[in-house]
Amino acid sequence: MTTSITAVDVTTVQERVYRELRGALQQGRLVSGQSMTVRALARAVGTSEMPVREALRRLIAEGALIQAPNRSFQVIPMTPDRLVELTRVRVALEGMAARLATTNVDQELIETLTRLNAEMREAIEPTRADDVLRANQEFHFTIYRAAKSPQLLELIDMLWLRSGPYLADMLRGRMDAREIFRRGTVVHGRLIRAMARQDADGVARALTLDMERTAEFSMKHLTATATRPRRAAIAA
Amino acid sequence: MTTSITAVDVTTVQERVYRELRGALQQGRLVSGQSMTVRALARAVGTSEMPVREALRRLIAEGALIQAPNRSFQVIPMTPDRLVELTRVRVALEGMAARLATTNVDQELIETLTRLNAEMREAIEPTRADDVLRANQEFHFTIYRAAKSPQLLELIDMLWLRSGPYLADMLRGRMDAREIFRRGTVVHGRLIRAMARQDADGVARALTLDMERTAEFSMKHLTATATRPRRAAIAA
DNA sequence: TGGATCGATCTGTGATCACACGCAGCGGCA
DNA sequence: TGCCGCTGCGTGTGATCACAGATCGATCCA
Repeated sequence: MTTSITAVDVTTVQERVYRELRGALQQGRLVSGQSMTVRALARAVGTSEMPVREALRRLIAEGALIQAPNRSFQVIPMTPDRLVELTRVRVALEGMAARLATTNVDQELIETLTRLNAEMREAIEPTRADDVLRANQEFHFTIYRAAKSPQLLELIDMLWLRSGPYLADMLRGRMDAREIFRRGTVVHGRLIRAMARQDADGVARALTLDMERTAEFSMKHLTATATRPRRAAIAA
Repeated sequence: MTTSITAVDVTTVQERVYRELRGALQQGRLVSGQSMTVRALARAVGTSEMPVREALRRLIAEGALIQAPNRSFQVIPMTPDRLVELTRVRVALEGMAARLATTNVDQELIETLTRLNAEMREAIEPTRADDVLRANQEFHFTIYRAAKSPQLLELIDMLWLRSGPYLADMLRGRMDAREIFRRGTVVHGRLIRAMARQDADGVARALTLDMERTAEFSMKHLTATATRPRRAAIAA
């Protein structure tokens, strides 16, 4: 489903905890700024503290979590500055990946993208937030995988993990976020057509537009809810 | 000295081990492909296994190490494909950082860069490899820090950690690598002048040239020593 | 004498225990 | 009655122990 950063052949407990937390972050079940403790997570997943610690350490290294000084672990809070930076880097890297992908276009890729975009469109109106986000992510990563550059894919994956929690939380909170995703599917269509004719510039242009629109909307939402403290339940 | 990715206020043992391993990687004391065990490292640094495991987990998450299936940890071996990918991404990100830095130029920055470039030049002829690499890295990161973008800096830092071990090892192994660094100092001079007149294009151009020359040389070295097995002593 | 098999050892992984420390809540003192 | 200090408690961190499995070497048999 999602791309794995450092795959381990045998499925270990630490790996399972890591994926669980990662999924929770991507689906917005762990919101920006939320804190958690090692012991609570260990109890929640039914293991000892050790695998949890290693999983948290990985997520910290990937920039998805931070460790407050002598305090518990928490999801990195999103700030306007951070959003600007993330968007800037993402535009560069994802644009590069999309350009590379145009050299590896085949019929199956176009069909997959078309199908995923349709799935996303159909999930918007009923506001099935999880499905929208999943289809959107799968759409983008289908392109990035087609770039056939593991290093690049890994970095992009890391950046999505950093902005994912906030994005997911935002989609849940605001009904008008649907408008952004609806317009996203239109841009996606333009992207697919550019991809079909292997138009690197066109693909990059559509992708950039997609990202910057989302970022612009996120920024408005972010400044509107800037100081609102969040305290969600620890669900894992 | 070097930029830290995820700083923790209180210096913990795990943090110390992490920095030690990181330094060993950057200085080439741990060469590409070398394997290590948790217990051996723990003995070497005089601690228990636990801090070592967490430090290794971090480095794996950062893409500096990998874990062979059911085997020990090892430094990711450099391959031609990997080198091409890393260079491509680095050109994009470091170029972006350098462009951003041109908007934050001041007299101190120019002086620092000039000094570091001189230090590097003076360390080449006596082949003080460590000093050359340190000055070179400090030169580059002085620029990247001036971009004032933590996210960008963090990613660049990660990429240097991935290519550092191989670079350091190469400089040690080949005397003619000095020629590359000597030419590098010339390009650095051009870069400094472009930086002084806030010429973003000029800075990016010089930087790209610097990186691609090094990559080209590395590629020759890599294909020449492709299948040579390395087995260095575990020094930590 | 050569090859196959068995076992000892080493390795990563997970669990449990011990400890220092920060924080909050309660009680004592002025 | 209000303020200050102390003491549990929870928390992250590190050490130690237990276990499964893979690897490599030695020994034994044909």
